[in-house]
This record gives sequence, C-alpha cells and structure tokens, in this order.
Amino acid sequence: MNAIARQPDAGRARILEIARRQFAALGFEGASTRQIAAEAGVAQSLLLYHHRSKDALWRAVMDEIFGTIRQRLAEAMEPVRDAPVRDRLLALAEGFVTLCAEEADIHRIMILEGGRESDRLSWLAATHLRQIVREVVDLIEEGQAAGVVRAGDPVALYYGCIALAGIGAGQAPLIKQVTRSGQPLAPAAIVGLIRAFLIVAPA
Amino acid sequence: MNAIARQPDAGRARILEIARRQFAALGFEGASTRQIAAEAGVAQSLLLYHHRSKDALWRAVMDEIFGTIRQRLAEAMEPVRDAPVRDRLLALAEGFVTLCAEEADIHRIMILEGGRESDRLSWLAATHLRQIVREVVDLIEEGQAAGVVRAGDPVALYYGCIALAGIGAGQAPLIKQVTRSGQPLAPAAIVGLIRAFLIVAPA
DNA sequence: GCGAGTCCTGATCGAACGATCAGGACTATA
DNA sequence: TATAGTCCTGATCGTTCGATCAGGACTCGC
Repeated sequence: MNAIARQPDAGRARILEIARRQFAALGFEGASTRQIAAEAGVAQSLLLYHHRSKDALWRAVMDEIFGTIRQRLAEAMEPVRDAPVRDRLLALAEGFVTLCAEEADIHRIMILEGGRESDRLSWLAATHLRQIVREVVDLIEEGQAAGVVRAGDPVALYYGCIALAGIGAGQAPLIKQVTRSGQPLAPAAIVGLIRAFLIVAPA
Repeated sequence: MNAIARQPDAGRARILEIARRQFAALGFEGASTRQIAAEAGVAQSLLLYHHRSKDALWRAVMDEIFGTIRQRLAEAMEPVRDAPVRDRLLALAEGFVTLCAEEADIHRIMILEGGRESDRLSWLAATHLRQIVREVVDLIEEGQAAGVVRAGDPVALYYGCIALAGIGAGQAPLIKQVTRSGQPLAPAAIVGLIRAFLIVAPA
C-alpha cells in the first residue's frame, strides 16, 4: 500500500519519467534501479517486475521518448504541411529546439548513448533513429534541390542542426557556471543560429 | 613486479590515459577504478595511492586534458599570431575540430560533465573553463567589431561552434549506425560548417 | 465466498563498488 | 651493510549494484 497503489498506469508512467531523468543525469551505467525506485516511491523489485531487466527499462524509456519526439514534431509540422520546404524546415527546427529546451533529458540521453558503441545504440538505431534521420535528411535534400538550403553533405547539415539545437539545453549547467549572467541560451536565439546555419537566403 | 614497474612516470601516464578513456565511455559514475587498474595492468589500490580518491583521479585526468587543449590550440594559433582576426578565428576552429577528431574522449568528457550540475563541474569551471571561454569569446567579439563575425550573442556563437566542432567525433558511433556509408563526418567538412556558421563573408 | 490472476513488497543472492591498511620490494643515502 | 623513503600489491572493509524469489494484498469471474 503506497501513494500510487491501485493506479498501475500512473505508477508506470511515473517510474518511466524518473528513470528517464536518472539515465539522462548519470548515464546507463551510473543510474541505479534502486535510486529510481526510491524516488518513485516503489520497491526496486517492482521495476524488474514491470521490465525484466535494467536494459529493458532503458528501452521502455527510449520508446516513450521517441513517442514524445514523433508527437511533438508532428504537431510542429502540421500547420506547415503544405507550405514551401523552407517553412517546413524552419518549423521542424523550431519544434526540435523547443522540444530540447522543454525536455532536456531527451537530447542528453541521445548524446550519452550516441557517443559510444553498445548493444543499446544498435537497438536504438534500428528501432527508432534510422527512420527519423532518413525523413529529416530527405527534407534537407529537398531544400537543397529547391536552392533554399546551403550546399554540402546533407547528413553533416543534419547533425549540425542537431548539435546546435541541443547545446543550449543540454549544456545548461555548464553555461550557467561559465557565463557571467548565469543564463542558459534562449531557444529563440538557438533557432536563429540554426536558421543562419542552414538557410541560404534568410530573407 | 609487473610490466610497467620501475617506470613510475610511464605508469602514471598510462593510468591517466586509460582513466580518460573510461570516464569518456562510461561517465564518472559508470567508470570503475578496478576496471581502469585492470586495463592498465596495475593494482586497483595503486590508483588510490597516486590519487587519493576517484574524484582526485578524475581531476588529474582533466588537468592533463586541459594541458593538451592549451598546447594544441597554442600550436594552431602560433602561425597566425599577427594575422587578421578572421584568420585567427578560422585557425582556432580548425585546431579545435582537429583536436576533437583526434582525441574524441576530450570533447565527450566535457559534454558528459557539462550537462549536469556537480562539484566536479564547479571545479572544472573555476580551474580551467572560465579562462578559455573568456579568451575565445573575446576573440569572437573582436571579430564582430571587425565586421567579420555575424551579429548575435557571442556566447551563443561560441557554444554553437563548440557544438559543431564536437558533433562529428563525439557522435561517431551513432553516425556509423545511422548512415548508410557508416562513415563519420570528416573534420574538413565540419570546419566548413563552422566557417559558414560563424563568418559573414567567407570570401 | 472462493480460487485465479495481477500487482507489489521485503528479503536475499553473488558480484562489483570505492576506500583503507599492513607489508613486501625496491632505490638511494650514508 | 644498515636505514629511510618510495612504489606497489593483496586482503579486506562496509556499501551498493542488478537480479531473483516467496508470499502478501488486491480485483475479478464464478
């Protein structure tokens, strides 16, 4: 009998949320199922009842994260569905920057996992990443064909945008420590950076 | 009696090198002093004899990293010491991208630590980071005053460059998994991205 | 009311963690 | 050759790790 008993779905969502925060803060190896369970107010064995292992818990977190990503980006793109490619690219960039700012955990987990070979990364690429990358790179190539996006390797441009989009929120603690103002970078400023980086004629 | 006995300095350097790799791969919490010692072929207690704690070992790694950074950037800047600010900025960018490509651990540790508040980050900012950031931001502001660098918050431009410089090497495992070619981004291409991002008139 | 099935807990496992300590092995000084 | 000091190891400390398991608490179909 505890605070979230008899609300199985709410409890599961809460566990996933806290697990996401811990994985983002400490990395997969650094995060502890006991700590996650303690913060969620449940027994550690419950995590491994719902998910058969720490690895499976991590994959459940990633499934939820990519559900959020797809939903948020779809919402950002919907108003410009039939607009020129330039507007669609900018809407996508703004949507992604906003997402990174509001859910910094997401970008950080990606950076953490993307920098090191592992079975988790292979699973992530096969299950979620390749499809999204393909879609965005296609859009960038469409922009290049239309003369809107600067020339160059579209994959490099894609990762350049990802890097710029996430740096503000992802490195916010460092930026707070280093700058005099202690202020993180504003999302609007980052969208401006991406626009300048990606678009040929930002008229 | 072991392979590196009677070569104290070589042994210490080897320990620091392996510790750096482990901290970069697994993060501070994920890395283990026993694993580091095992790969270095020494007893785990030796690490804590040379450095009084895991934390102190980490700080020794960072001291060595920033020694490398300062040395490499000084070498990159030396030939353009008296050149216009545009050339100095580009030399700095190229030097940093090359450094990130050749020593990907460095950038990754920074990303790992910069994304999360901790005593280590405070120490890092006070001991190493603030000074370097100040110097580079000053250079960017000089470039803006000369009309060479695009307008905008120089701190945002600085972190934009950092993000772009590190994305190729830092996310190489992910890029290998996601792209068809499996090739990481070439340093030259990344320098081109930064130039396009930073410089107003890339004539 | 009763058994089946679901949700959840506490106890516990062997392994790995950071840290400490006594002492062996070695070099340098005298 | 005796002594002092440095370098390094193996054993061991208490803690925490992921994982397992028996069983309590609850809901639902009958």
